[in-house]
Amino acid sequence: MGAEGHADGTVGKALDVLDMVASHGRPVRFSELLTESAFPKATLYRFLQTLTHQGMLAHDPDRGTYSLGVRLVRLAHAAWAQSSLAPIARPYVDELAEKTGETIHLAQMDLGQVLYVDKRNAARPVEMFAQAGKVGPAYCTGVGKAMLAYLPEEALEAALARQSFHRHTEHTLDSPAKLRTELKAIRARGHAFDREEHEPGIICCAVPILSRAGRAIGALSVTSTTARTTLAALEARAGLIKDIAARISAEAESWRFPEQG
Amino acid sequence: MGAEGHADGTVGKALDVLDMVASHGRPVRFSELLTESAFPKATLYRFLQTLTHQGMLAHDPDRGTYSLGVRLVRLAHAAWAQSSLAPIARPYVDELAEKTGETIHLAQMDLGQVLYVDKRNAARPVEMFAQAGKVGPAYCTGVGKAMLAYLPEEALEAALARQSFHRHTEHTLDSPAKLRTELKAIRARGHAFDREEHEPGIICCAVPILSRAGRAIGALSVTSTTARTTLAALEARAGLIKDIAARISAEAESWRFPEQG
DNA sequence: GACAAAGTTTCACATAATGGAACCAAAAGG
DNA sequence: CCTTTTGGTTCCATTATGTGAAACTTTGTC
Repeated sequence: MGAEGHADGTVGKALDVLDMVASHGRPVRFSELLTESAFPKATLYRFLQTLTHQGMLAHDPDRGTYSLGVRLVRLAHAAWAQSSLAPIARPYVDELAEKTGETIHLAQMDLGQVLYVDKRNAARPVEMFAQAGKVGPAYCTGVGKAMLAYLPEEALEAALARQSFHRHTEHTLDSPAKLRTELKAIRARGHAFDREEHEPGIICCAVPILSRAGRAIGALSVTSTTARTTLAALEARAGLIKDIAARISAEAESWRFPEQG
Repeated sequence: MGAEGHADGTVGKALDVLDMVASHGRPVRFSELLTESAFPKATLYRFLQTLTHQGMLAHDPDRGTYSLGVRLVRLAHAAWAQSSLAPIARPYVDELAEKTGETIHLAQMDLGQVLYVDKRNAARPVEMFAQAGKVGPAYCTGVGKAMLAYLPEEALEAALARQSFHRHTEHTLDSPAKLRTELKAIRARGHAFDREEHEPGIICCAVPILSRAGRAIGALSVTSTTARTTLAALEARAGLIKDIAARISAEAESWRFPEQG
């Protein structure tokens, strides 16, 4: 029975339908949606009509399928532009990618989760958005820990409460206590590691992007594999990453708060 | 009043609120939204609450501002990957840009408006996303007319009703009648022109990207200025543009519907 | 031509949205 | 320190809106 949870209000239900379509990753038939949703026929039908009429979904009358609509694409651009760090940081991220030749992640914190807002892949030189936009856990990723380390106590508390502490690998820090110890170490040295805590073989070195007030407004990381490099070699890059992060920070500060003394 | 139009249903209204927040491009205060929306205080407030609770918006309690939320970013990401021509068309657009050396636009139709999903600028070689995402009128742009020309009658009707027919320049087609005549000519020759109809000095040649069923799923255009070239010279490129458009179409078709006979 | 499956419309009913007004908190101003 | 204003949140009677079983219309199948 509805593993989901709280779907209160008409708007909430409509958004659930949207999510359902999105989760398929391809055009879906009405009947497919009907079988997997708890909504009665007519209700589901009306939601699909409304969402289509609103441009959030697109209906292909020939094939009788629904897919995500252009209005969402437009919102995608707005969201991208508004997640402020990405457009500002772009040239700096490019620079870091070029200098290291490794995979770069730019992330922001949202409700205890990590939101990747930009990415440069080592293999495929310029790919984007298709990669960005993903969300991930904070407690077991480099960027996540880097940002958690600079959260004010109250916000940290809230964020920790939202972590699953699922043990992805044998190195995963699987309790708030262990994580807090690690966060202290991160603050001491100014950068965070991912020691195969999320995926085996994947390591990274991450640095927070701090506002003037000392809050983490994002994080930047260089990722690689144990097959190709070592944690020590990645740490050698920490200075460079911090430098780039500082420049992004300065740029962001002047952009977001042009008027100040 | 309310220049907008038909905002039917609760869901539609909520989405309008979403759009409103998105359109600001920065975190917005409740009161700002209140002044520019027609909704009464309590109603607007409830929508904001709902959308925030649903993760479509994020509320910053310190500053008391609303911005786009993670769920939206996730949906937007999916929409970009699934429903936008941009990722599929990218290599072909690159090719066209290189071969022509002119500004290229890739657009899709969004409720009677043109949504630019990718762009290559003649001057600055690789700029993107920041530029893309803009919306423009359909009745006075090359890509817009190219797509309108291949809309089924019913959809065309709806789209025409949404055009302002504002006379941007002396060449603007400023009535549905004139536009319909033009659309017929476009269908006859397979490509559309922008004869300085939107901005003086700006001309373009645009081609629709058609699905197998003959529907316009997007449009592709080469833009230049009267200072640098002529309409005739642009038309000489029509064959090339059509070729590229056909290849994008084929790619899109096979991508969206992998299983078919 | 009969049968089934998928999709669309209807309509009596109840839930859920509505918005004016009251309320609260925190600045501004005297 | 007390008043006023501005910005934000909660109440609650009213009614518009959403609801979903069932009937109906395609469209496809044997």
